[in-house]
Amino acid sequence: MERAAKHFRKRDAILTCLRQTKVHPSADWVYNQLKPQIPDLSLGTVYRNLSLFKEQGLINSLGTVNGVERFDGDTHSHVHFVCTGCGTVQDLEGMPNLPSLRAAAEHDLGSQVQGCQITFTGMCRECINHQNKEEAV
Amino acid sequence: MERAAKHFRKRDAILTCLRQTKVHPSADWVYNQLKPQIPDLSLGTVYRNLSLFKEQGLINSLGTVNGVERFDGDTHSHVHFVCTGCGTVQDLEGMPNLPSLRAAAEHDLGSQVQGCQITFTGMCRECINHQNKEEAV
DNA sequence: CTCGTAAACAAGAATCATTCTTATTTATGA
DNA sequence: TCATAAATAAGAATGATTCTTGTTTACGAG
Repeated sequence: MERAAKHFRKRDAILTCLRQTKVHPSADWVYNQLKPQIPDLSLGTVYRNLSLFKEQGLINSLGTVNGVERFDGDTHSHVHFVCTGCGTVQDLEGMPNLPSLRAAAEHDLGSQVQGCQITFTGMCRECINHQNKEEAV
Repeated sequence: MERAAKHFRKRDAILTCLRQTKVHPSADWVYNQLKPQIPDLSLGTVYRNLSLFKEQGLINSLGTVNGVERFDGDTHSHVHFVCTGCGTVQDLEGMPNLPSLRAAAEHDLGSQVQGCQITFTGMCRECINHQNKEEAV
């Protein structure tokens, strides 16, 4: 038998949810996503488990976008593009020189370096289009 | 006579304060720094002007550290190290390959890229020392 | 089986950084 | 002198996040 299947059902669901999506969600997004399947889920549980996963290194935080913290279930080293218009986050794959950048930081700081976060900001194509339409009117 | 010397005194003081420090301060830090010299300064004014400067590109935001937004009066392209223990931020100079990284992002995304933020996280030497002392006890 | 204990949790209160509202002051130009 | 607009203070409102309390659940020892 699975050990404690019911006891950890919510915790597992939160981690699985984060692992399966690419939207780099907020706590609230995860909550709304799972609520239909788990009607007695509470937002506090989502927050508690997300910060637990973060401590354990199972997930990463991207920092806040428009005042809301965003998470990433994909912990392999990669770069993000955040749209300042709609808050969408996308992964940028195949960026060059990440290892050498990190090596340079470690050279300066010794073994203190634990994490690295690289974020480009700007407007996504959709938001640019919306803007142009509005200006045309 | 200086035009509107008194009218913009607070705005100027806030920008000057940010330009002169290297601590990458929060709104609250700026407020407490200026309050002795400008007793009728209000925290709202600091927030309002910081977000104005940010819009105008006069300063940068580093995002939040421990739930508080941090600002940088130095807008030239550089990298940060944030201590997850005490929240201290330091600049990392002379990092290699920043231009090629940005070029790669622009290659992927076109002209959408407006900003780039590179942050390393970890424990600063002081916090590591404190930790070791506590563990020794 | 039946306590005792500890973890996971729901529900809602509390916190606190940030933003908003209102009224006041100041500069400017007709 | 008057009208107008920008800058501001003071404090209220907002909203994401954390904390508190009491309950449920799993599990091991007796």
